[in-house]
Amino acid sequence: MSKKPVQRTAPKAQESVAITDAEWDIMELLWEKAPRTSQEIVSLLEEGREWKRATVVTLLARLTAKGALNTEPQGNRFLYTPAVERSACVAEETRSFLDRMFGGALQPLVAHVAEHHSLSKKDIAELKALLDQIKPNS
Amino acid sequence: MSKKPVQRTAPKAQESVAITDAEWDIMELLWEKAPRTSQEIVSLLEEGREWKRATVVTLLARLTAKGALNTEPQGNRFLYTPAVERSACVAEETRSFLDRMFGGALQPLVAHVAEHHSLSKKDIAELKALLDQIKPNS
DNA sequence: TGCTCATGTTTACAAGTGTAAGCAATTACG
DNA sequence: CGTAATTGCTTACACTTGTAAACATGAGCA
Repeated sequence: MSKKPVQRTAPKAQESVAITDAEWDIMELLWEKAPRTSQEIVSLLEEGREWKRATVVTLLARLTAKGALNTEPQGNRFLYTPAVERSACVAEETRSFLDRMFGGALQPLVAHVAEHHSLSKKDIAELKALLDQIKPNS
Repeated sequence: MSKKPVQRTAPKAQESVAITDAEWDIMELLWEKAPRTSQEIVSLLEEGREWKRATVVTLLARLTAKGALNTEPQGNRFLYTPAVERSACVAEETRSFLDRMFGGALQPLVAHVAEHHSLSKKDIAELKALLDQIKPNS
């Protein structure tokens, strides 16, 4: 009885997966360009992060298992593709960060950054320009 | 040989302690008002978070051990006080969040929030007013 | 067809975290 | 003064996360 690469894609989750720090590095690569083979990802990360192949592969498996990646069998290997959008993940992280740190509002964060991380004149100008372009929702 | 409550305050760390999610809840209470006894904190959190006394006490101990809290013995109990400022912790979290999600810059975050979480006309006005008050550093 | 290489799977393991029971000692109360 | 209640300390345990070795199997080449 032969055994093709097993499709282990998650239960079905597609919305809002929790991505850990290490996993994030892999997702970034795939958000930037997909699909990719594990080989590509491994070689990119063996340098940048000094991870062993096994480490990268484990993370790919975990991401697939939790539904953050889709895999398409190709011979005995997979092509990996993000199953969640970067902006959705960022939105989730942002939401929880704002809630926890600043009661969910943006203003206090901006005030905080201005005070503690400092903004240049140029930053301020850019932000103002940005605000002018935003169309108010709600 | 009698045994007074042991002073287990951290090595000396005072700057930049990593505070976990659960611990954060305790710190909030102490940043809001300090010093407090464990009793106070326990009763506040038994409701809000449905934590058992033991849980709260463990977290207090961990926070003390890592230098996030100072303790002042009082009979057989302690008075707990934050050893780190909230704004310093927030600053650290903010820095790492901005780095990871938005390359360290504020503008993309604001843009993101505008798009994904939406801002009211009033929010935008407030932000503009805020920017006008900021004195550019650097 | 046999062997080596690449690739995914299983197992591992330490540190960190959430959550808490149980013990010891001290204080408070009858 | 003796007993109950309070409070901190020790220990525990499962789950997550970072990091990876060992293993099995299919693919490609000799």
